[in-house]
Amino acid sequence: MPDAGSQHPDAYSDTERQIFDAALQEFARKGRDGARMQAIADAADINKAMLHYYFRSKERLYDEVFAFSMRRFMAAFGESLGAAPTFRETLRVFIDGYVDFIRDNRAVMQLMVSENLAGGSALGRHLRRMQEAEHALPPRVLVERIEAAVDAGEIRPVDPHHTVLSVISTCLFFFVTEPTVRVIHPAARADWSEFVDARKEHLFDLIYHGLARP
Amino acid sequence: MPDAGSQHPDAYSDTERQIFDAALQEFARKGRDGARMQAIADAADINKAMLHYYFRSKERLYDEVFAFSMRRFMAAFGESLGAAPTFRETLRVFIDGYVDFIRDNRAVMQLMVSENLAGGSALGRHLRRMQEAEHALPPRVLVERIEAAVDAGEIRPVDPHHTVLSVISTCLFFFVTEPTVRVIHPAARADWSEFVDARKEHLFDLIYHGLARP
DNA sequence: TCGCATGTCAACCATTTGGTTAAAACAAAA
DNA sequence: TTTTGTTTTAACCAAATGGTTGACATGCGA
Repeated sequence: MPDAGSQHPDAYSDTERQIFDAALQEFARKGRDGARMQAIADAADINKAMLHYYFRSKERLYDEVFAFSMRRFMAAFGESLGAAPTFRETLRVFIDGYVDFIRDNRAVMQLMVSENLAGGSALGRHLRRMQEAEHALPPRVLVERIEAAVDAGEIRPVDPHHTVLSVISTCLFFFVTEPTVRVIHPAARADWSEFVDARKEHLFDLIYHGLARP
Repeated sequence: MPDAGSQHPDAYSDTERQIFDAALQEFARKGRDGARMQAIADAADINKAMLHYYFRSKERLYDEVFAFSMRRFMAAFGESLGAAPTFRETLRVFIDGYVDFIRDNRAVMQLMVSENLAGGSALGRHLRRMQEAEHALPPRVLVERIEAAVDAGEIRPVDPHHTVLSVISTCLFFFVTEPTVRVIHPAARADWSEFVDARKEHLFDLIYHGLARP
């Protein structure tokens, strides 16, 4: 499973990478405030002082991890969207690529969710900055594909914004609640990876039929 | 908006209720570890010592808040599911009721998500206990309705477990990521409540067409 | 070899955090 | 009024937490 776009900022040294990974994991699980610097240091197998040597403070460390993760998360939209002839194929490819991305980068998504739970102040700041810089956010590309498919009469006339939100919801939510899903869903408990693949099928089937012309 | 099932355990005094509410809010936003006892005390407008007078420790407070919230959350499935003649109506009523429940109890859902992010150890414990006691978890009722609708030929032959998970995903996820949605989605920014209602329509439309026979 | 920049660490510090205590209000029965 | 039990509070404490420091290592060009 090769990464599209590296896991860490390019200029990082080995130590910085270790710290970054450990911090991402810890922030993703415990949230900005719940995370413990000592826990990050332990997971990165370095002295706590190193954290402050490389990333001044907890706040700065969080900011760096969050900013990079958000760029990565946003970039995933475009990367998951190949050039397919039909909308049907476009949807299939997107679900496949996007779900794979989350499977390989669960912590990134957890961090995004965690920020939302906490009120999303950092998130709002970064989003607005992105919006100003690029004039529109990445999910836009998906919105446009759906608009085009509607215009071409390939699918029913649906609200593209709502539809995109629904697609993302279904692709992400079962990862968010993975522990619950593992307990409740027999198939997920037995083999998570297989379950994820089955879920791709189901999602495509459900959403495609939900959009297709009668 | 009347509550089906009270917001707090019945036997609570006024002070306990204040504490419970404040704790739920704080735990929902910051997570089990990120939450601060002082912040809960401040929000409940009481002395910090009262927290320990009524709920011994942070751990016990969290357990009590979590256990009650989870029962409430699970009960919402059944409560949102009226007795409708067709599956079409059943789906409509469920989405409507369930989304309303989350709108009125966002913190409860946030707490569930937060637990999942953190690994869901408390969640797993409680779920398993419920499973043993009741032989099946509440989402079961929805699964059964879908199975019945499939058997009756009212909808396409879909996997009911996957379908339920998809319905729940779409009903919950936009609440989970409300801060993000508010920034990205123009309509949500303007009037959230109206957006939620529009979303109910969209979700019903998308999912019903996704399930209906061609 | 020396000097200097970069990394690394144990020990330390100030503040915050969960939690306790002993005394004071308060209320209702005796 | 006295007594008895509950509720509330300010002051306090030990441990944990984010953050600092000064010494020590390591590599490398001069």
